[in-house]
Amino acid sequence: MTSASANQPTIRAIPFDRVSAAGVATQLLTERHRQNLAGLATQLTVPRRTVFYREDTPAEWVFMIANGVVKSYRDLPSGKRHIAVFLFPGDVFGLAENGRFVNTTQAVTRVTLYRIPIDALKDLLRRDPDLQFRFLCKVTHQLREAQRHTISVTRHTAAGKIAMFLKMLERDAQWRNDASAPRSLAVPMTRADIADYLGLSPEAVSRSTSRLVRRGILSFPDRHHVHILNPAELDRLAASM
Amino acid sequence: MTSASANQPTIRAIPFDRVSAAGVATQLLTERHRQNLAGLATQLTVPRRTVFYREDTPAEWVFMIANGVVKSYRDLPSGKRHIAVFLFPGDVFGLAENGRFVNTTQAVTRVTLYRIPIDALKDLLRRDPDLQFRFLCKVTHQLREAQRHTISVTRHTAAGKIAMFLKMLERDAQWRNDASAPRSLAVPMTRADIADYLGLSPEAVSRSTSRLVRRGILSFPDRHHVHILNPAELDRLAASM
DNA sequence: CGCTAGATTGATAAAGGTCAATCATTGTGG
DNA sequence: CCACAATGATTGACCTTTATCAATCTAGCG
Repeated sequence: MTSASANQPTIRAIPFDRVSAAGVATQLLTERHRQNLAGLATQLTVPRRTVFYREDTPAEWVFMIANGVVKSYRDLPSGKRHIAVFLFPGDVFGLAENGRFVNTTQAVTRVTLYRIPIDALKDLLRRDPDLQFRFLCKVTHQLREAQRHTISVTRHTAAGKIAMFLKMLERDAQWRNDASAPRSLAVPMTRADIADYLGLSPEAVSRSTSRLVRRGILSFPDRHHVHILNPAELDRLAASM
Repeated sequence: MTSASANQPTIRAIPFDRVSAAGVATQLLTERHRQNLAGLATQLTVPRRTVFYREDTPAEWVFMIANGVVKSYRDLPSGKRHIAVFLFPGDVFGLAENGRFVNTTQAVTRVTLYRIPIDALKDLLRRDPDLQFRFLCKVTHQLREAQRHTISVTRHTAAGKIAMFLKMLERDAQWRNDASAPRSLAVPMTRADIADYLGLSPEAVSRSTSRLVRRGILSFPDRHHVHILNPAELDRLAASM
């Protein structure tokens, strides 16, 4: 807590070109970058369910997550909710279009984050091309993740979607060097959130997870933690179809 | 053709913060930017089906489309093909991860594009923060499009997916100031491509388009052109569910 | 003018959405 | 500290929709 670096903004992503350990995201910022960002940022800690902003409102800030999980979603005309992405520590959100936020964002857990005025960030990026390049890497990385997400929801079996969802959680846990991963994962979001993320009904999520438990592939110590008992079979499900 | 600007790289996107006409993408580059990029670029024209690069190969270039349509896809373990995105004039592709291309890209039509060595582009971006910022806007914009794509494939009815696909084509045609849009659209890709993009079987694409034709919402002068006879009903389909 | 890739249409079976009821868990107030 | 309320999760029955397999048709191209 007294260490400066523990309390400064962080970005994690797989770099554009540097060859790091296969598929492992790394901290993209130097100490200097983090200090510059910290100078602009306000650190906030908020309880779960806090809404950071709503879609189509004027965009004034960019956020960087230090701790906790955020969901970014849109409510569709049909009344359904589509979760575009779950955001984790090291992720950036609030990048706008035409000066307005595109999605609504809400805390899934208690969240600690850095809030930076968008104009100040823009100025800093223009003055520091190297820092800006790292942001470019980050957004590119989020684009890849979005494409992977699309592949998940294109799967035609609910089990395949859930397998890909769990692999996403696993990837994230490993990036955070979570010691218990990949055997044990935290699942902070509700079943309904997972359904909205995967384009399933909550019932289908329930049924599929139950079936995976019955088949001995997963177990749930409680609703927000999962043990992966048979990783090979889970991989097979994620890959097949 | 003799005009310099007609033969220089272009990027189209909805800017980060500038307030342009609602939802209209604009040319992001100044004349100077375009000249700088043109200095680094090789202009190529290739026939349809040309593969620009394959997934997981070392990334050496970035491409900017001047004319034509490109598909970016991955072949999944199941043997199915997932098209991540269709790319149009003004789009950039080839942004890598860990020094390797993520998807395979192939020309859907005859394509004219600019090919830029990735190192040269990186140097230019570091020297020109303003240009880099425009690339950041572009990638952010592509991230939005990817999220919209995910919403399309989350739709549970084939008709809804196809309606959203057509609205994507419409958006693109309008950005290119295509005079015939939105009443008449070019559909350069095959039915199988559309199926791979939307997560449907080719048969389902056929059946749904046939039904939309029978209902008087669409008509197909030929397989690669569509008339939108009832835009209101198409919007309703795209929105519902 | 024939060949071949692409597109369409038909029949069948599997999977998830929906509606409805029950169960569990978390949180609150007495 | 306990009881109850409210939200979230699960399970069941039924129905709609699309994937799949197979056959036929069309159009572009040599």
